[in-house]
Amino acid sequence: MSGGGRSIRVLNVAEKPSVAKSVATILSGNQGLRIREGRSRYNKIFEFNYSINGQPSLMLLTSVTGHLMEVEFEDRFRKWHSCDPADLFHAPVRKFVPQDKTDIKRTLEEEARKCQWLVLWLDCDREGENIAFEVIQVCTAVNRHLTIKRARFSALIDREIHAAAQNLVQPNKGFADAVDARQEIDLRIGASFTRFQTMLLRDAFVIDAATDDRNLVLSYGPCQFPTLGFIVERYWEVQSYVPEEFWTINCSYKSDEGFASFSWMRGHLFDYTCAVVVYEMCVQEPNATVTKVKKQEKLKYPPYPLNTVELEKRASRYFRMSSEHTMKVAEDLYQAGFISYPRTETDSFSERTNLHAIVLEQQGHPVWGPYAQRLLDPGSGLWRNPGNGGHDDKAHPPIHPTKFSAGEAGWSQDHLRLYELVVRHFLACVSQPAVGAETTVEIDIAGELFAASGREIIAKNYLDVYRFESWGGSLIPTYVVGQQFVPTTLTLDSGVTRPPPLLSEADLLTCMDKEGIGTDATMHDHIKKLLDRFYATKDANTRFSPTNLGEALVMGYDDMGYKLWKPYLRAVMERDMKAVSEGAKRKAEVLETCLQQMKACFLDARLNKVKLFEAMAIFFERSNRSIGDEQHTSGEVVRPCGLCLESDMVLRKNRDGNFMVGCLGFPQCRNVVWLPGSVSEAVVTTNVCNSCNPGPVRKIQFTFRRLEIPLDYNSIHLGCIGGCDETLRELIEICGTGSRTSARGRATPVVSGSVQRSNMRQGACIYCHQTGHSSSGCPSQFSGPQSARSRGMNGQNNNTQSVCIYCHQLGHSSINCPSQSSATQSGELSIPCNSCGAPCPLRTANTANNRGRKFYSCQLKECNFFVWEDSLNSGTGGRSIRANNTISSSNSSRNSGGGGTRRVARAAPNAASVTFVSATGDPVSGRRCFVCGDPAHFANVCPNRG
DNA sequence: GCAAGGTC
Repeated sequence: MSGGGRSIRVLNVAEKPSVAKSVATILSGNQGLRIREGRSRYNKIFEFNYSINGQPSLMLLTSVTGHLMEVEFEDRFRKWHSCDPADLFHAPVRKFVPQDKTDIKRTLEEEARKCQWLVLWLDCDREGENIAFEVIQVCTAVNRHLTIKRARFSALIDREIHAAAQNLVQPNKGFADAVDARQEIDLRIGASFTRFQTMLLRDAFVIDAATDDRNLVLSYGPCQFPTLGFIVERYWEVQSYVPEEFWTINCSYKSDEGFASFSWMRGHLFDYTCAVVVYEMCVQEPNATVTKVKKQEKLKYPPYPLNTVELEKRASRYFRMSSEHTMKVAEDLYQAGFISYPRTETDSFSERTNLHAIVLEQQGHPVWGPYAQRLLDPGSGLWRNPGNGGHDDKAHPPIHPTKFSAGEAGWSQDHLRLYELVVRHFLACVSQPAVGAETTVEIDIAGELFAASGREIIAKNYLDVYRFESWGGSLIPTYVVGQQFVPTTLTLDSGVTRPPPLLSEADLLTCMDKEGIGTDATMHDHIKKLLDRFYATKDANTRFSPTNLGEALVMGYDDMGYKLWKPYLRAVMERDMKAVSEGAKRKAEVLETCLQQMKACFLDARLNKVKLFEAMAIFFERSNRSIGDEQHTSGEVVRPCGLCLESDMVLRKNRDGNFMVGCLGFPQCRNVVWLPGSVSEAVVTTNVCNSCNPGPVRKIQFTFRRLEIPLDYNSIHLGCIGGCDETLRELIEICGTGSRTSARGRATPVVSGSVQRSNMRQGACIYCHQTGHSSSGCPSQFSGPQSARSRGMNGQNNNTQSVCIYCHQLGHSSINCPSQSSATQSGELSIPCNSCGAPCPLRTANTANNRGRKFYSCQLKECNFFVWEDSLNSGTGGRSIRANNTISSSNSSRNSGGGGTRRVARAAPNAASVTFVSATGDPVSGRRCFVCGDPAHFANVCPNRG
């Protein structure tokens, strides 16, 4: 059937086959819907008649499968040794349809030729908009007269889809541009750093990863490295953790009515003497008086509707499934029609979703069917409209069951589990919260307050079906205000603080989600990549540790002062992408700025590669294979170095095959002359230049690649690198140098002596933007950034700094950027440290919860004294910072854990746990001072208290 | 042999 009459042919393209099918079914009302094959076996073509704003149309609806195109370097830059990795920041890239997508491209071309309109039904996000423009490019290449329209829809439901078809808009170039920029930046950064660090380190060390070293790729990526950074950072936190002993008073009371355990409302004290003094007061007057009884109803709410990250986190927590495996299983269930689309950010249901129908389907299940029935019974009062998690990707609903199953023949245990999780989660979402009655009792013993609480679950509600969650609690006896009793036990107990645990897979996903690393569809890929690259390992409890290789790489960059392993770079990129999508910045502008900074960062990292070597050397043996590092191979002497005046400069060839003349004093002296990239051979001769100083400067016989130099230059040339050689200088201008400068010669050749002065095309210093000196010799750069890692090495030899990657300003290193600081220092106000006596400057917090709040913190790195200014004023005093300490509940020996020397020095013997038993023991006789052990006095008057 | 993003 053809359009006929005034009917037009409209080519509609969706992002994936499933959406094409849904849209076709909805628009056609399932009437007269025809399906035919396209060139690709996955992407069918649906045909039906439809009227767009009264315009009769023959609709052809097909799909792509995600991106139709890829970005790659032009062929001559694709081989690893084809160019200096630094050139990849400017090497030409192209966007093309890869081989495995050509069948889809052909379908689009064939259909587009016969159509008048092209309507884009891609997902309504930035990537979708970019794919839309890929489709436009392919279709308009064969039919320039196409009218282009964009359908905007937020859910695959009738009203939305019809409304989208009747209100077609124009595609948004800003969104697509943002993705183009992101793709190009990711490619350039990833490829350059990956090639650089792989070629630098792989052959230089014996890396005992479970693969052939030669095949090992030490990849760098703007998502994988911050993910590794999260793991390493927590690992370092655990490694450097110093356990600290604390003291607490516990009290219990057992009567005919039952048992209650009271805990000290001060929590715990790190000062043994203080704890003992208070404890003695309690022991002397052990009578407890009930001061407060509070009863209240507490609700425990069901989770929000399920999105991808939550699905991955919960499957990891409940079943210990890896996020990657979870997504594979979820994809299977989705393909077979049992669950909805598994890659979604959305955690709230549209009002128009028929939630009852989804529950209805589950009524027949032998295990949770009865619960589904209760939900649908209005008399049960169990139903509740689901909560709104606040995220909506406007493309997909939360993950929910779409077809009933009591288990299928081909399902593995994990398919069963995941389907069960999706169903139970959905049923929980539409259920009432659990209801509990909580009782809190406070007692006073000698002026010290203690509290006990109990909980009784009144209605389990959603917990009946969501077996993965529980709500613990026990009952306590009834107390009344004013009631008095003598505790059954009153103990002074010690414990030690413990480090936070290593990151679990769920923790890692939380970090990534919070910092915007990856997308819901790719986060599991980044985690898997770390395992595949031998950067990290996962233990049986799904906890991640870095491998030596992962730790060494992060340590190396950290020692350089670069936070390439932190999420900030991605965050800055994301902000720029947003600016492009909103039209606030142009794509070209963002690309240029970002790549320029990253290139400066790359060059600087390369200058500081000794840091990477040092970090690797901590963990790995040096290899006797060729080390592949141009600074470590010796060469023939060309001249004495005019910069350090100590060492000779020698001719060398780096791994990329490019020639340079570098100072043997590296890394102390970084003087180097890069030679034209077109040199194929260079030999030092005995011929000495008559004019260049300091001499003697021996001339070099160059052979240039004929095709890479202009015709009027000889391919053989006896040249001088001292600065007098016009020909050499011209060829550097024309061809660029082989390394550290782009082919267009825009970056900074690092030259010395008269070459430096005579080379008018020399780029500006990357630090101060002046000409006349090399970047590595910039006078503004001699106070280097310090290591950010608390257990890190010192910052020797770190005398470089570049444009700050965060605020784009000069004058400070990235790690000292005020925009990134967790706190800013104000004025000269300071107080002496309570702990060590050093000054504690007044600072202003910049964290989410305490922004603007003032605090003092000790300036000594080793000392962690910290106090809020307002708590000082209110007299509550200071304490040491301890992040995420968890408290051991068991008693322990005073000397365990190795922490808290200050307290150990004052410790009394055998004081690990002091017990007063009111029913049997004599509370006074046999007692002695807990500080010095003297029975003649109590600790509060002990002369040895210090 | 390199990234991250779609999706099959």
